[in-house]
Amino acid sequence: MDLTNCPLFEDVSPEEIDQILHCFCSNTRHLQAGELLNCSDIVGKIGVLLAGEAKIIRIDYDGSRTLMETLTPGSVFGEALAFANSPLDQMFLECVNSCDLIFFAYTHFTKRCANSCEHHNILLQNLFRLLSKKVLTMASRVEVLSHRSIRAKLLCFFRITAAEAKSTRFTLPFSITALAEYICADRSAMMRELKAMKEEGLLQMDRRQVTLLSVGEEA
Amino acid sequence: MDLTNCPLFEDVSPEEIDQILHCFCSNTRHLQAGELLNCSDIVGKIGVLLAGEAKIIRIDYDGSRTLMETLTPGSVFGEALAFANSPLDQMFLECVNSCDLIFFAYTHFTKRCANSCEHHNILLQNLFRLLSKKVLTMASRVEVLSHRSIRAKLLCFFRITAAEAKSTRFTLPFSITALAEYICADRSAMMRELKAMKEEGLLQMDRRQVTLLSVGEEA
DNA sequence: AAAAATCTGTTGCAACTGCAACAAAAAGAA
DNA sequence: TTCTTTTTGTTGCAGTTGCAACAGATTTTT
Repeated sequence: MDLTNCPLFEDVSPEEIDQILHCFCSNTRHLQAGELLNCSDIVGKIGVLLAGEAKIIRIDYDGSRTLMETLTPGSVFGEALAFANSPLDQMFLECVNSCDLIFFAYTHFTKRCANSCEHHNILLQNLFRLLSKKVLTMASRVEVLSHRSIRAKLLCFFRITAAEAKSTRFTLPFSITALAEYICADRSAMMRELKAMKEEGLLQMDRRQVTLLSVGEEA
Repeated sequence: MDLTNCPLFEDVSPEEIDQILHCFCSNTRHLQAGELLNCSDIVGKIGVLLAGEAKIIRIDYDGSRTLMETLTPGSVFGEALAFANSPLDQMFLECVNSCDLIFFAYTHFTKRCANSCEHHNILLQNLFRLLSKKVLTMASRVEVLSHRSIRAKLLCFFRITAAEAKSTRFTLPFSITALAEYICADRSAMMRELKAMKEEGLLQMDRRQVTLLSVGEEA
């Protein structure tokens, strides 16, 4: 129940947050571990994960799952910040464990309120910052996915991660199984490719610890 | 040379635009048809295409090209609105024909100026709207690319396009060759798949005119 | 501590995809 | 109109990938 360390409310005092919760028609929900929330049910809203851990995933016609993002307490989500407009019914919020959520109507952020409170400007700026970050995150994802082979996707992802870590040695931000979902490839095929890459001396890997060895060769 | 119909300057009068051009340190450039502009040369800037036609593409190590977006007069581009932070040197603006461009420092938009002019707020809101749109565009792209097979990618793209057109009959927004670049697949392999899909009665296609026939089956 | 559920690692095989190399059609330029 | 360039359409072939089906290692739950 702590919104003070949510990036959406950065630079907003706890008193103002209380004020906002009244001003904006917000509502909270509690979901059980494993429960799914269809994103078409939260159109026009911005959600914040207050407690627990959740994922945004896509499950399409043939049942294949794609991990869109992982949410931790304070994470902000919603269609403008996350998913396409078209097949919202394929998007789900999946609770890893027991979760508390709060929702706000999107329009409260973009439109000035009648009393033109000062914190509206701050909120707008915060939302702006979140959006910029989101664009960069998605651009990275597109970059990874735009490669044609599993190997090229992996190398691209590893290079980006290494650049963020400012080191050729880094820890994967999620499990190997989730990595396969992230690069949208078959897990076993990815394992096979990872093995080959290790044997060719491109990288070392001990569980989630990765060390890139020869960076910058062919893709 | 007309910024009035650029979405970045929506709701800003021509007089104010003139003022802004002075206030913001802007500079213009002219590029020839076919000329490439490396995006690492325009870090921290927001560009607007004033005249001509251009593309944002990525060319990576092995020389394969990926179409990131197409720019028409009034289009706004720049790293926050377009491409990832990491390998900027792989990103290029490619002029289809002779182009005029104008660049602004990014910070002018996000930071309030000393005289806190009113139009700064409007610009911020405009940039916000552009960002939201960009997130949605990229989410669509991720959605398309997250499918594993060429067929699934095509169907996903066609469904999204059909949804936008509110009809199962629509015209491709770019050439078939560009479509292959968009879905990050080999062109000939894509042609082969399109042919198979036509034969299976999934769709009709006359050049860029597409008609989806059986929507909602398996992917 | 034992049992259940995940995650990691492997393999054979069929199917799909990328590559290379053409030919024909269409669009632009001279 | 003719020439040139770009786009579209095809095919064989080799290599990669997805699928299915396991087995062992970890982690979580009971």
